[in-house]
Amino acid sequence: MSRTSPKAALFVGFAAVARALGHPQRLEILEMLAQGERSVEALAERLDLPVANVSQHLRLMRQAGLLASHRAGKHIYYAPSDPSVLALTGALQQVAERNLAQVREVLNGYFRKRDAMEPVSRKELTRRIKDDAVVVLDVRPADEFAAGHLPQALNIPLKALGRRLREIPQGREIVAYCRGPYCVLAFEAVSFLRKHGYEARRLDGGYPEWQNAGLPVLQGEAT
Amino acid sequence: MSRTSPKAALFVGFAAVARALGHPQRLEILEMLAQGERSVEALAERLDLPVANVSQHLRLMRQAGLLASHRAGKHIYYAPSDPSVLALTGALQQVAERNLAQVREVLNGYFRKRDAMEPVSRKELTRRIKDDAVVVLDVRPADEFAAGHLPQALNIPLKALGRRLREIPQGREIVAYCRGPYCVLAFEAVSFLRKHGYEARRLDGGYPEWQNAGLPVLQGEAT
DNA sequence: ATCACATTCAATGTAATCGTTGAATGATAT
DNA sequence: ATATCATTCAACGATTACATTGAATGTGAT
Repeated sequence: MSRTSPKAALFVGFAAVARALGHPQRLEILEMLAQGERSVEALAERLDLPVANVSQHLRLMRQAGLLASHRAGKHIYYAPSDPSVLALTGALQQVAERNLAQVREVLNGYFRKRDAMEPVSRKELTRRIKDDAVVVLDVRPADEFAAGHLPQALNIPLKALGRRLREIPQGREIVAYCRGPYCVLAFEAVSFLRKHGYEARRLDGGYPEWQNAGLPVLQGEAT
Repeated sequence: MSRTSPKAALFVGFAAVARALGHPQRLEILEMLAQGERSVEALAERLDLPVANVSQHLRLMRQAGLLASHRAGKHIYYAPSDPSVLALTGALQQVAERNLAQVREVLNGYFRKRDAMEPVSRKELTRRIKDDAVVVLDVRPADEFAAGHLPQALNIPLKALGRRLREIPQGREIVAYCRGPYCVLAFEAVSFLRKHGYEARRLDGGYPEWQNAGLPVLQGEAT
């Protein structure tokens, strides 16, 4: 039996966590789960992947300590095991954003609007919610909204925005948000709303970042 | 030609960074480089690995944006490309520490002393250095000390501590540090010093953490 | 108990990663 | 130029990761 140094054992553990993050679809799963816990089936459907495949990815991430799961009836629900997991994905994204040319290109290209649409900070939004000076618009799908959302938020999924414009109260600026910094829904919502004469901006970060900052949320049921 | 969504392209980039961290020896290399830049050869010797192997790992991490390199004479020196890289490894370690049983076991076992030896915070050490109330002891190898160290630090590598005890001034508490939270040198130094009647404690975190906190350091030449 | 269903497991082929070897590159020194 | 040295590259087998398929497990409903 081989005797490995304690330090080496630690690094093997660290590497296992990193490897569990080393697959695009697993990162996508993690982004979904940051919105709130979900069943295997619901994830598979949302991401359009075979159930067995998603199950494998989930098992791997659970073994690496990234996810926790619990059973409720027939379904097994997965969620990030810890706020530190979101800190980790955030740090990962920041390194890539700062040092990977291919990532910076995409951000300066498709997400170029980042600069054009100066986002609203969480602090500012908190203040303006208190003053009742904004309409908070959640453009994620209904099930994600149901799992948890900002207080006073109105949910109109991006796909339905066109035919449900009349539901938006007039006279106040709209602040749209979705899943996070790399979710395009809020970008497109703001762009669409402006084209239709509304005054609209994007929240800096999405629902998970808001929640992780310790700000108030309304939580509901998972899918 | 296949048209991938911009978001998918981002996640591919993020995953590439994570994969580059997903190998124990690469994490060890990264820990070394956090002490200061080093040449391929110096790394290979220190880690006792074939040069070509280290070169491969370095190339991979450079392509993932984790490392930057520059040539000076015959040697090529590598270093973390950004402070965000250290933030990332820190986040990785925290997730593993909190959620991976195998990692917690090692920490509670071999590193159990963590609790027994209440470490000195950076803030406290800063204050006590100003009051000249401590001996700061750097127990890393001489070349790492040369690349950068705490102000007023005395360098006695752990291996030499036994025969160089007389160099340590009397009458003040000793605060020892080394490479970081998972480096055993400072633990063993404190243990050894106490056994020989000295009053000694460990700094919380090592040299990279001190430097990364924006505290003053003395920097020198790389190997 | 039997059935339906969600999830996981086992097995398979394919692709990617890893470490090693020896040759190629790029820079300095003579 | 030539020699020397540090580093990288190319190629090879060995191992591991991946997606898919179909069977097995475990739970709730009939």
